[in-house]
Amino acid sequence: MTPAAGKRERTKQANRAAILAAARGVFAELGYGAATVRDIVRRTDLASGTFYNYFPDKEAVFRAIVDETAAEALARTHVARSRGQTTEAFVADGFRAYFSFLLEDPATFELVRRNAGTIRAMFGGAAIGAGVAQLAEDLAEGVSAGLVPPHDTELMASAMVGTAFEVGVRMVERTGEPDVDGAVELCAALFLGGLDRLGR
Amino acid sequence: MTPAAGKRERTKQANRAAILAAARGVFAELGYGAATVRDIVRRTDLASGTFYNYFPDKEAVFRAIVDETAAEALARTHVARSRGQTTEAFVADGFRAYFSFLLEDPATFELVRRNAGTIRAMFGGAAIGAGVAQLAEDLAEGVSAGLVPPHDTELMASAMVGTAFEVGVRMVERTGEPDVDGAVELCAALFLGGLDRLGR
DNA sequence: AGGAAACGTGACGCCCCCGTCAGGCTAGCG
DNA sequence: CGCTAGCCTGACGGGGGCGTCACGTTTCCT
Repeated sequence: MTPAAGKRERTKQANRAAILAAARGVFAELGYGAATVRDIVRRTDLASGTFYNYFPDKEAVFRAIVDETAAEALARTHVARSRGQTTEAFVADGFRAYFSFLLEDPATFELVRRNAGTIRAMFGGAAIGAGVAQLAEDLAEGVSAGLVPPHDTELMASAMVGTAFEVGVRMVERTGEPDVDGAVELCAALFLGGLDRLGR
Repeated sequence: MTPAAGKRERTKQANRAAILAAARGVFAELGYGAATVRDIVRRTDLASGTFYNYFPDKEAVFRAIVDETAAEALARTHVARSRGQTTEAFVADGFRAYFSFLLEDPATFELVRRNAGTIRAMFGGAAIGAGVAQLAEDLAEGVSAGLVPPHDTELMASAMVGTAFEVGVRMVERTGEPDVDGAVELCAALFLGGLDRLGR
């Protein structure tokens, strides 16, 4: 990190980063279950033994990657949402932040898409759960602020997360330039209309 | 199938069924990637060699299972939707059928939840895609019939599928008796409100 | 400069999986 | 009843992953 760190330290950072990067690719392509430590090491200039100087096994790398990624995604959508002063902005900006994230970092998206089941099984509620929980909290705050009609915030959060994920996949899979605005518009309209109806 | 079939034939059906059942459990628990043919066989009274009289490899079993399951789920939700005469019924009945299916067959649900990423990677658009495609068609028909306002039916279908999946997971994970009605109500309100807003 | 500690290396032993196949058992037929 | 074809069996060779460790190299400190 510090630019003038000793060579020792710099190599360590580089190796760790190389392993994480390689692992991302492997997990995204093969899926966590089928991936092996060797698959990861092979995408690296390192020897197999070196891997174990950095992580005890493949689960540890996976956890490190997921932790990193979840923190990033969480922070982004949360910040985006908290800026909104109106219900419209609250909903639309959250979706926009998420979709932008997807497009900026397709490798991560692929990783999550491929391993969502494993992540759920391994973190059981945390990680994906954290995203939902965070959103549920944001929704609850929205309710207090009068931006959002009262309802089951937890289920609502699940609905939003599920929608965002699936629509995001679709958006990316479509040929041609991804239509973020179209996706945001649809999702926003959906939930604004839905919240409205739930308020009655 | 025919009750008075020869013993030879009956054993064959039984073995095939045993392998499929065991495989469901293994894939649900370990995930497709980490599962091995031996894991499957071990949950069976059969010898390892016997497996290969029925399926060439684990991918083949997996495909058989997914095909079966997808056809079932597809038929169910489609039938449920096509009975609806009003927009309300169209939307609510679809969700209800799906949630009921989840609760009736938790093992299958677990299987899908754990391996959604693999299914997507392996069938790439078919299977899960088929569900979305079918729904998109149903929606398009709804548009023709004036039940549903015109919009991007494909993205809309994705949103509904994503919502159903994620809300379903949440519903099942909650402690106590699963509240199907609550989930259906929320999803239905959401999409009815959303469709309404999109219509404007 | 010189020595020690830290780290990279890749071969090694152990384990398990894969798909096959020769041998044994039995259902079904004449 | 006896024979044959078809299925079940489990051992087997080949392959490959796992985590370790003794050795060589490099960095850093004095």
